[in-house]
Amino acid sequence: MSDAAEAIREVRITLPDGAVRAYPAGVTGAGIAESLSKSLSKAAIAATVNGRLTDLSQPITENSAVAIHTIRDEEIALGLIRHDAAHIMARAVQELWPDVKVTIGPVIENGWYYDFDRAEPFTTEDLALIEKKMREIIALRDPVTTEVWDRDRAVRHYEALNEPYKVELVGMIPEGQPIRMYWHGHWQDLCRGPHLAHTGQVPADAFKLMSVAGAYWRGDSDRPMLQRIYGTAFRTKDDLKAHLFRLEEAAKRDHRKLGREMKLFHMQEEAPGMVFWHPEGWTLYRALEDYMRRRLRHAGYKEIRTPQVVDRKLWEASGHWEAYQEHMFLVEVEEEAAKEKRVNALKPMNCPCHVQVYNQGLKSYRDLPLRLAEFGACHRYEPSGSMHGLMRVRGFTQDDAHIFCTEDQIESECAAFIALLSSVYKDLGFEKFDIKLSTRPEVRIGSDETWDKVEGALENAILQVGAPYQVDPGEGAFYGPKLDFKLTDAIGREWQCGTFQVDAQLPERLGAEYVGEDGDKHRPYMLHRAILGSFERFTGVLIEHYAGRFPLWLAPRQVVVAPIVSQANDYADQVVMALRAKGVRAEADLRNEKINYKVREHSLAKVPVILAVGAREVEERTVSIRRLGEQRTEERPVDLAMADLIAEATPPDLARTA
RNA sequence: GCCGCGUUAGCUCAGCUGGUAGAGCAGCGCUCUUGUAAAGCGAAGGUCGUGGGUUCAAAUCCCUCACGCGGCACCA
Repeated sequence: MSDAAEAIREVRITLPDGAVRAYPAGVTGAGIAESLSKSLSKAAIAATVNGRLTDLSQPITENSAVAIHTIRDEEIALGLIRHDAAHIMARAVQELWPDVKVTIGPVIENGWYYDFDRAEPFTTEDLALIEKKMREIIALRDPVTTEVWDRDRAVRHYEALNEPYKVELVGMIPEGQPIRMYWHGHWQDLCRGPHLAHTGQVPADAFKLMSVAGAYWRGDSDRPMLQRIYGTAFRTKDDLKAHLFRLEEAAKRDHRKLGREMKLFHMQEEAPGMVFWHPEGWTLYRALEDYMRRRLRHAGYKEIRTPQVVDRKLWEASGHWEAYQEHMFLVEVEEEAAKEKRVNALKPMNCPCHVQVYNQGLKSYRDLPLRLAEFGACHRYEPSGSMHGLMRVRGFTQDDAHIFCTEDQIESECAAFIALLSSVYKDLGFEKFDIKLSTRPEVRIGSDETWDKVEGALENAILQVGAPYQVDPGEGAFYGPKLDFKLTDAIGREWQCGTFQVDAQLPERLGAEYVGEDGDKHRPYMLHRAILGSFERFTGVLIEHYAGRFPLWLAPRQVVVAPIVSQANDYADQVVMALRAKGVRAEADLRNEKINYKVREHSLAKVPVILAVGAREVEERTVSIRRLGEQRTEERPVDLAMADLIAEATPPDLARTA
C-alpha cells in the first residue's frame, strides 16, 4: 500500500456519548483527545479502545469505540498511577545504584511493590533518597514510549545489560504474545502496560514508599531472596493522607497492643507462640467458649475430650506423620525412666482421636449423623517467622467437631452448619461473610460420580441457605471438596475462620464403619468443621473488630461502680453485689481518687459502663450511668438501671430463649 | 525457615561519632473527700535480651543465639 493510500484510509471512532467521528487510520488516543479539546488533551492519561485499556500512544487501525480517561476516572487512574510509580521507583533505584538488578513490580491493593536484587540491603534512609529521585523523574515529565520486539532481540538486550531476571521473564512470555518494551525517557523496562502518557502524570505529592522486605524470586523459597520495596500512591495528597490515617487507626486496634493495654494476655520467649491468658482475657475467652458450647449443644453436637499426647502410631495410621512430622511437637520419656520406648506427639489436630471415639462399639446407621465436638487444644510447630500475636500460634484450641454421616446426609448437615455459622457470626457482630467452594483437584481419590454427588450436596446446601458464594475449581483436598468461610470485620478486612470439609479418606485409613439398614458394614463420611477456627485467633479478630470496645456480654469488665465520695462506698458495694448476683461482671472502685481520674482510667481500660455514685445517688437510690465513649451521663433509679444492664449483659442466645 | 530491622524501668520512649544510664506515665508512701477523661508532694525503681569478642573503658563497635516486628515462604 502506498503512503497516499494509507493516508486516505479512515477509521470510525465511536465516543462514549454516542458521537461517531472519522479519523485517519493509525490515530492514537492522544490524537483523538487533542481533537476533542485542548483541556482533555492535557488531562488525558489513557484510553479504553473496544473495552481494552491502552496507552494513549497506541495507534488505532480499525473502527472502534474509544473512551479517553483522565485522573477523574478513579479506578483506572489509581491503577495507572501505581503501575507507573513502580516503574519510576525502579528507574530511581537504578539511577542511584546502577548495579541493582530489576525484576518485577506489580500493582497491589493500595499501591505497588518492586523486587530488586542488590547486594547491600536497602535502608529506611535509602527510601527517602529514592523518593527524592522519583520526584525528580516525575518533574522531567518524560514521555512514555513503547515498541514490540522479537524475543531474541529482547533476550540479547537484557543479556547485554546483565539483567538475568529480565532474561528469564522474556523466556516466560508465551509464544505468540507480543514482547513489549517500554521507555520512561531513557530508562527501559519490560512490561505489558498500559501506562500513563508521561512520568509527570504521577502525582509527586501523593505517593510514599512504605517499607522494605525480603521476598523470594517468583515466590519460590528455593530461589534467591530479593529485596522488595512497597509503595503506596493516590490521586491526591489528601487521599494519601487519608490512607495513612486509616493505617494509623488500624494500628490502634492491633490486638497485640490492646491485649497488653487491656491486660488480656501475654506471650514470652520461653514459650514462643503460646498464650498466657490473664484474668481479663480469659474472661473474654470463656464468654466465647461458653457461648459456643451452648450453640453446639443446641445444634445436636456431643462434646468429648481426647488426649493431648498420643503415640506416633496413630499419626502414622492417619497419614499425618508422613506429611507433617516436622511440624509436630514430640514428647518422649527419658529412656532410663521409660519401661518401653515410645515416641509420642502432642496432637496437632483432633480428628484421628475423634475417629477413635467413634470406633468404640459398633455403630448403626441409626446412630448417624453423629456429631462429636471438642474444644480441642492442639499444638503445631509453626515456622518461627510465621507467628503473629494470637493470629498464628503454636498452641491453640479449635471449636472443632466431626460429623460422621452417610453420603445422603451430607447436604442437610452442610445446610444446618451454614445456618449455625451464620447465626453465630451475627451474634458476634459480623454481618457479612463469603463462602468459597473448593472442588475436585487433578489428583484425587474416589470416582467422578461420587465427587459429582458430594460437590452437588455442598452447592445445594449453600443455595438452600441462600448465602453468597464462589467456586474455586481444583482447590479441594484430594479426599473431598470443602467450604471456606471468610468474614468481614469492622474495617473491611477479611478473615478466614470457618471451614467445612468432606473427608472420605480418614474413615478409610482408621477403619471407621457402621452397620447399614442392609446389615452390611459401610464406611461413613467424616465432615471436619469449625466456625471460629481457633479461639486464640478468633479472640484476636474480635479484639480488632471491636477495637477493644466489646458489646457488654463479651466485655471482660462490664461495669465499674465508682463512688464520688467515700460516704457512697457502702452503696457502691451493694450495687456491685446485686449485679454480681445476676451474673454481671461488676466491680467497685473505692480508691480515694477524684471521679475525673476514675472515669478517665476506666474509659482508657475500655470498661463499657461506669456507674458513678455520690451523696445524691445514695440519697435517691439512683446511679449516674456513663457509657464508654459518650460524654453525657444519665441518672436513673438503681433498680431500673440494673435490670437493663442485666438484660444487656445476657449472651444473645440466652436472650433469645429467655 | 529466609531477608531486613529491632530488644534500655511495669508501659511509651531519649541516650550523637565508646567514658558503666534519663524522661513521662504507672506502681509505692504521705496529704487531699473529691460530681464525670489525669489533685499535690516525696522516695524508690534498670545485670541496657543472651553469651562471647575488640578496647584502658561497651547500652553504644564486632560475632553468636533467643525472642519480637515488617514482609516472603509455609499454614493438615
